[in-house]
Amino acid sequence: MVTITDISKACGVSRATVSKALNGASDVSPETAKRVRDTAASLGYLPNAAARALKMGRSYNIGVLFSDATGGGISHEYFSRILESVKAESERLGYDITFISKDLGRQSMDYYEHAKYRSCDGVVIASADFQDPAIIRLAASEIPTVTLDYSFDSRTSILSDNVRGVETLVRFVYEKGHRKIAFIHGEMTAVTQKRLASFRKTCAELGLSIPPEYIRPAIYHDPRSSGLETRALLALSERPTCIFYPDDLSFLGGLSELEKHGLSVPKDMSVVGYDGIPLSQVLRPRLSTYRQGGERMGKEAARLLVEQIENPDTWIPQQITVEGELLPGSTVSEIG
Amino acid sequence: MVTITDISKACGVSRATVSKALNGASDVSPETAKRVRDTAASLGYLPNAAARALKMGRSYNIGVLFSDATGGGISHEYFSRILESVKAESERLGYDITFISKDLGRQSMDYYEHAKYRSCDGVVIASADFQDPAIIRLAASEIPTVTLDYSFDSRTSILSDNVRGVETLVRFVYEKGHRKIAFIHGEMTAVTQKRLASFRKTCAELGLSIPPEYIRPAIYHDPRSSGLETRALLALSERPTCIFYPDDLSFLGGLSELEKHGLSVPKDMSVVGYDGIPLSQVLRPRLSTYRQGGERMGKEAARLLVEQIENPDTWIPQQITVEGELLPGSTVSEIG
DNA sequence: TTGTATGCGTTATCAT
DNA sequence: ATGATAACGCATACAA
Repeated sequence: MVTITDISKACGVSRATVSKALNGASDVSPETAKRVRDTAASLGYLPNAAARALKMGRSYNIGVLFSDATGGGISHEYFSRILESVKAESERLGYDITFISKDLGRQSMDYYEHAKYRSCDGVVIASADFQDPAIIRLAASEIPTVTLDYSFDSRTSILSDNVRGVETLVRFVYEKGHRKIAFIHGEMTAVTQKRLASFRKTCAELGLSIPPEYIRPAIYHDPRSSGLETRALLALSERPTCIFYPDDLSFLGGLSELEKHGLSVPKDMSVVGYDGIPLSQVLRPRLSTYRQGGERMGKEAARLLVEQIENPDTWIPQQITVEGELLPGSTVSEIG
Repeated sequence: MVTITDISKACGVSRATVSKALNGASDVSPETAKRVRDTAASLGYLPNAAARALKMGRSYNIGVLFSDATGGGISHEYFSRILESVKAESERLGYDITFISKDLGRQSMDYYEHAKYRSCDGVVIASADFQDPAIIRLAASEIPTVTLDYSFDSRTSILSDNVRGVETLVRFVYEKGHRKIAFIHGEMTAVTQKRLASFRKTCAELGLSIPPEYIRPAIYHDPRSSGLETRALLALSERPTCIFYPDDLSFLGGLSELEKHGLSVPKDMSVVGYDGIPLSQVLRPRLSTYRQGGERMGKEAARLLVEQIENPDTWIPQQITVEGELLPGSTVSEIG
């Protein structure tokens, strides 16, 4: 490994001068600076991140927390999209990314400890169970954080506009003539509560009274459970004309159940999804859904986190809401 | 930040002793060891990974390289599954994961330099363009590596059994009576070459002669391109009875094209996919496909990499092939 | 403009 | 069994 000491010897200057030259300090002559840089390059010098972190108390390393509370964090389209864009933006800003988890090896650390152990300059928290004391501890710590889809008091967060998303979808199907709308939702997370509240509120605003049995709990990304709820809806004496699914993937579970009953989409039953994953637009008919702005969310998360890291004292926590967009698709029919 | 110095003061022993006690050295009395450990715990001590890495020349950090050659590395099911299991296994073994990329900030590093800069103890290379000189440099370096789905000479690799996978599928459809089999493949990577060769070989073994126009190039994970090739196949005077798609997602592009022609699957056309992503088994009809052993591949990759890291001199490079499994589904019909 | 000295937190060597 | 000391690679305050 070639170090600044090697360069200093090769150049006949002190290590301090080499360090300065390499970091573009002003108090070093242009000639020596160039000479140092050239020999550094020719020697194949690489700074040592560990040494730098130790000395400066800054690691240029961002922790990413994708807990698998809801099962298989990364592998869900929405989260992998976010991860991808957090990664891209962080790298653009000169930061590396490290996964933060509990239990590293036989050590049992919580998230905060793990982040400290790796001297993460900040952490992006996504896909987490925000009731988990370990998450709360991290978010309440001195480590800069940005949370996705949940906002802790006085902390920075990036929120997908769930309220607007559901409202948009409800109004969309309403305008197509639907009045009997069923809502299958995922586990009761903060996100789910917002979506459900928005559903109820928008329906109320539109003068729709939704019978309680139209609102049904299922599990995100689990086609089976949404299939079962679909079956239950079809068994009602008064069937809905349109079904909201917790997400695009769950819709597929509903679809196969509908087909079993000989119902075709959207002729006999209208449906909408949520997320707008690429798959949804490849299906025929194209799924009517709401595309969350995952890329923008990830990018903003990284941007704000770095800003917070680099300006700790002037930083003002903010909540940014990223709007998505309606993908009209063709799984909602015009009726009555 | 609480350091071993703090502990040494609180305990009235030297820093050296604290270090030994914490690392379970044998030359420290059980009593002191316990006392040190207890005060460490009560003070909330955490080791500093950077200092440790600097001193020991080991970072307990594994680099993961998901270059986006084919576009959006992580976000493809197959790769996110692998990533997830690499992550899980690495953490189990006490290693953290850091993404390796080119161009960190305004610095322009290649992969090797990036890995060095972060003192990665080893690197898992996946989803990469293995012709890229930067990849080749990394794989040829002194840094322990494990590649996925490609094997460099004298290096360790984990291979999905593409040959067997395609052969299994061909024999599967053959036994259902199909003789006119078309093969739409992805970009000409090493993986694709293996699959294509296996297709040709198996067909030959079965005495099938496949006309050249049955073999068509498309793009992985791009339903559109597979849709176009499907259209081309349907335009042939002698249509195939079964179409192989590059992957499960691409099949959807074919499906919509088939539906446009009023053909239904599998009644009028049989199809098979590749990958066995969860989606494929949720669709109706269930897609006939071959499920690659992504989880096992990721787990093995992490395991072998760590083994190699921890036994550098006794290490013998190995190529492990992970078999997948046929998911019969119901998109291949019995014919004549 | 350049160099000297010091310390970041840890582990390893060698005395005691 | 314990401790003093040095060293890992780097950046900085300060002296020259």
